[in-house]
Amino acid sequence: MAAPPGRMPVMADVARAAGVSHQTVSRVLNGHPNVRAETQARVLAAIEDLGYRPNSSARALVTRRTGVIGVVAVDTAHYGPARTLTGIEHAARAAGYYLSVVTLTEASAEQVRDAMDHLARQAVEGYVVIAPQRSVLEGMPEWAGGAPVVAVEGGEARELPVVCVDQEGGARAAVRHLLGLGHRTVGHIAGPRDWLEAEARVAGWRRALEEAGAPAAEPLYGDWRPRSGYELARRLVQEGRLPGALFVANDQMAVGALRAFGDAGVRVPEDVALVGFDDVPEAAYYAPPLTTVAQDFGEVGRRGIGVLLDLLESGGAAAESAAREVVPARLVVRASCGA
Amino acid sequence: MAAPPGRMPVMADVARAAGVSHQTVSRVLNGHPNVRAETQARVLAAIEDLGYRPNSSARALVTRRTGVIGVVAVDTAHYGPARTLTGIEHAARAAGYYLSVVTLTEASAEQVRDAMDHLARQAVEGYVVIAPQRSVLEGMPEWAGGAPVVAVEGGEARELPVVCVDQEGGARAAVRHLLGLGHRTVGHIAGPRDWLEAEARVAGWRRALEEAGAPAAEPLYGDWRPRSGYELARRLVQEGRLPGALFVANDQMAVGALRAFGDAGVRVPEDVALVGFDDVPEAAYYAPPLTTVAQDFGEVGRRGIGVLLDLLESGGAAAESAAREVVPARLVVRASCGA
DNA sequence: GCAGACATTGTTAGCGCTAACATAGACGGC
DNA sequence: GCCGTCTATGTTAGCGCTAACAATGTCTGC
Repeated sequence: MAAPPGRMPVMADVARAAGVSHQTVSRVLNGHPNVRAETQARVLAAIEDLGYRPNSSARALVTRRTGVIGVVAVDTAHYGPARTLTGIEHAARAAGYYLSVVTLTEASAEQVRDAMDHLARQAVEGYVVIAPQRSVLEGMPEWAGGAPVVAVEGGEARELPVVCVDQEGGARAAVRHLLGLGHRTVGHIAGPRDWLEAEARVAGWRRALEEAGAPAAEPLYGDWRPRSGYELARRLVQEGRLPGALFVANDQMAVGALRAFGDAGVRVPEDVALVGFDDVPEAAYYAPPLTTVAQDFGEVGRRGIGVLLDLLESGGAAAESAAREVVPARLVVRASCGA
Repeated sequence: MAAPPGRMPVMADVARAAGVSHQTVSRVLNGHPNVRAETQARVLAAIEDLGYRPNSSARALVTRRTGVIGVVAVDTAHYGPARTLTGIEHAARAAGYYLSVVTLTEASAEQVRDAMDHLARQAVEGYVVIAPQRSVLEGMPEWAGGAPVVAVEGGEARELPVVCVDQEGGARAAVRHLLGLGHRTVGHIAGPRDWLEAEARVAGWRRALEEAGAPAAEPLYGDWRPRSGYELARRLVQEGRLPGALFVANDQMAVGALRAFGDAGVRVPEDVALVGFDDVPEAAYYAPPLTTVAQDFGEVGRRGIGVLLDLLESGGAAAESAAREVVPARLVVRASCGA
């Protein structure tokens, strides 16, 4: 690299060094045809030599494309959303886009609007919103200033392109598995009512019971955290309402439940068969190892970006169809369900 | 909002609507003094009316400031880095910056360089690198194209501004607590050798033992994952080398260890007192509840951005001092250590 | 009532890049 | 050998914004 003359080199400097016009440099940079191989080599050498870097702002100004995708994520210690974000990032970068991220402290429609506003100021070309909650989904415009929006993890959303995991199918598989083991019915500790995933898991649980003609008690609603799983499970035991099988809406609450059962002398799986959801890395090492439902978050992120890029390329024509991609969930059987 | 005439309104449109020059619009937008209140109101009304949004590329082109901070994160299911990222995001947004994120699939120096290159192309003003591993730290230039770099979670780094948790202090507190309970020595299951945090925890463990004049067996090295905790703990039991107290370098491996002990009929805390590290949300609900060391990741993120912004404002003058901020860790005593 | 300071607004000139058009030479067919 | 076509390159004109300077008024003190 040549020592810069006090400021960053610009295209004109490269042009001068290579003995061509700045336009030819631009052509080389953008892979235009009709540049002599020898000229191209000279330009590339000059670029290398000067340590030239194209100015993205100048390019964006004239092309009207920033190459940035905005992501709205929820600030959460939850396993899923965090993994989804990295899936999105990899897919976006592979496609040559930059990623601008905003996280929400609270899932209110207002915060979603603020977040998208922040991203709009940066002139992002499109949005991916990780929207596991109804309130997030509702705060979301469909086209934010002409830029397309894709919801991820946003259950059965509005007329909006959505990519999500088949929560209902996963829940159904879990409950059917428990019923198949001979349980008369299966109880349910659900996630918070506002969460679409929680709702879909309730629906899957209910559907599996209905299909089997099994009775369904009202589910108990927790908040995803271990504490609520602990308390709700303890309540079931104390009130003598503990079913022979229990489907808990996520692994964290399932851990809480395990603990409550341990404290109360209720054996898992002998006295109660337990199934969780998420397949966190620890799940296989709980006592007993937790049967659970695994989700492919990386795939969700990839498809989310895929749908967005399609929309971007088609100029929104594809939005008519309101793509709805469903990634399958997978039951992982371990000891906690008794087989 | 008035219907746009087919294209996004620009500053000149606002100026026309408000009956002023575009420069006056610019002044209003940038909060310059010397604009009559009445004029300002007219301009703001026109902006609102037209739904005008300043073009960030054009502004960046002339000011040479993009307002973007680049973050290099590691792609990981680990609890800490994910939380740190959201801490960084909140602090950056509060300061009026945008955040561009790149995640690494693998912590190699090459990937770090690629990531920073990607961000440089976007003309970020500064970098925050979440660098829990030595290889990440080493792949990191100090000033990337004139932009300052701050390492976060990067243990005892090079002459680079660093913000990290007092891993050594946390480990030391944990081990001292165990020794204080009457144990002759404390064993250690460590994290991977390449990880600075793992190294610091080993150092803290060793130091506490030395200070107490207690013997130190060689630590066993895991990979942070539950499985390795399980296998190493099992090995200790099988080989009859299990100490009365064990410090495990993170909660995930501690869960694996708990499971191994359960399988082998080793009681916690009666036969072995156990302490983990991280304080994941589940820790209080393991059987027995896990004594562990909590880290304030949000604070780490905030301080990381704080240091970077200082550097940005001072034009790097502050880099001389190579800031090194240490966030304290906190021992959380639960049942697994026996008191 | 007038100089000088100050407040308010307008005008001009780029920032670094790409798109569109202009130009000049090379080539091939008849 | 001349014209049309194609290839390789240069020239010009902005993209939308801010900084610098210029040009007005407005007010103060004496």
